Amino acid sequence: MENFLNIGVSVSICIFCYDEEQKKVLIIDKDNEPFKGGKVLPHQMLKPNQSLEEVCSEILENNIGNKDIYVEQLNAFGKVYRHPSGRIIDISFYGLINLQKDSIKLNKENNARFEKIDKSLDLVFDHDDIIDFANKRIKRRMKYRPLGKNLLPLQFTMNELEDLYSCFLGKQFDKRNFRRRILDMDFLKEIKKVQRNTRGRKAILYEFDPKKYKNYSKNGF
Amino acid sequence: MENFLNIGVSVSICIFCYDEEQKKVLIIDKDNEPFKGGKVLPHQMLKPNQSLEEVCSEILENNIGNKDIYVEQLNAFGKVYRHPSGRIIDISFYGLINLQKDSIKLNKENNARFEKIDKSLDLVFDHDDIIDFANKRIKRRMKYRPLGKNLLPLQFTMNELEDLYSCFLGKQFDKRNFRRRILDMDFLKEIKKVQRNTRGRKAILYEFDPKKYKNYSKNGF
DNA sequence: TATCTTAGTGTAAATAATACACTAATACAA
DNA sequence: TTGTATTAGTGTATTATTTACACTAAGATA
Repeated sequence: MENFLNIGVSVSICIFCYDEEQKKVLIIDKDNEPFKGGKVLPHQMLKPNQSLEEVCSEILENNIGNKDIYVEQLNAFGKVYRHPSGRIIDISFYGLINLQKDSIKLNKENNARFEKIDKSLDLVFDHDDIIDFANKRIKRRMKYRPLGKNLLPLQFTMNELEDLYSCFLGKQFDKRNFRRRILDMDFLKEIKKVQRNTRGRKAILYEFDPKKYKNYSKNGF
Repeated sequence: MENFLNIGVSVSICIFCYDEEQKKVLIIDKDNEPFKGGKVLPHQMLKPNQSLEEVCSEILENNIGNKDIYVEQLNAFGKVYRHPSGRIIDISFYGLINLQKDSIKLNKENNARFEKIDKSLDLVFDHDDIIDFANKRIKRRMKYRPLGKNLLPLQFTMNELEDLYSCFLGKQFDKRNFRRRILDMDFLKEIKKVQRNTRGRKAILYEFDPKKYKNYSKNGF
């Protein structure tokens, strides 16, 4: 009789933010063997009485000091030798945050930090694969669901939204066409205020319309 | 110190086929507790030295007598009490088969059979959720990748392909527009032969162009 | 050879996507 | 105060894609 229980389950999260006009992901330094000192995604072993949601909350709390971040499951990574110390299946998630809105306290113990992902990050385990997977998923998702609520401040300009889309999809948009398309999708509301502390003409500020955003986010366009 | 190993991992597969102009999924009867006699998806515990692909092959071999079926991962289902006998995380997959081409030998021991899924199947565990998830995934996937190679015989008519799409997407197509769109996508090749043993005008037979199909299947349209 | 059955075809209209360049508002410096 | 630099905002024509729609063609059989 095999011992089916000789397998561990870990959960890892790609936490993305949009900062300095760049897509960044939360990386920590590993403080124990194996791969001590290596760069990894925040992750943690699942406890037998813990739901996947609960371990995600714990990971978020431990690394960014805020557990109330919406995450979505990506994929189970299960190569037999992906973890050198034994058989560990990793179930990966991704989440999107805004550094201001979400009151983030980065864990200093493990040097939690956001790194931009335009280069090869060289994480240990198969965590580079997980980030690839997450990036592809987000790109595809952006095409039929709205994006930005979790990444941008409450109020933002159309140009900021366009920059975010450019950055996440890795391509340029035509200003006029972008605006038209976004406004046609009808998940923004124009508020009367206007941007401050900038040079040049002041931009109109927008917010996401919570109901419409939520609906499109769930059911797609 | 928690015992992180007190968790089991199972793998389950939604094996779909297209038979009698209907979408069907492989169901088996459970022959042991818990839920003895209940209807379930084929599934199996993952062994510590076994990859996810290997356990999928085993499940396929054990239930349809053919392990060489392409499967794709769906999702990890991990509610704490989803399995009454302990903590089991289920990693689900789906696969598509053709009853003729793939030389299927259904396991009689567990009453393996294909059931159509237009009604509520009432599976035990959370296997109804898994089928829902699989259906949604396939519907979405069909919009940007070709479908049919695994489900149809080698040679088929345009009407058969249209019926398959209608069935899997749950909507009717306009004949002319469907043909044009499919042919524009350019993954079919017209062969000189013509359908036999039918009333009315004989239909042109098509095959999938293996290279093009594979390419679109991987990279989308 | 008439009739039944299923396969196959083209075009016009509507909608969506793209390409493209100037004017408007404000801050700041001269 | 006026000029200049900076960023925001706008409209239209063209092209491509999607949709709607109804008859003819081929073969089988009575």
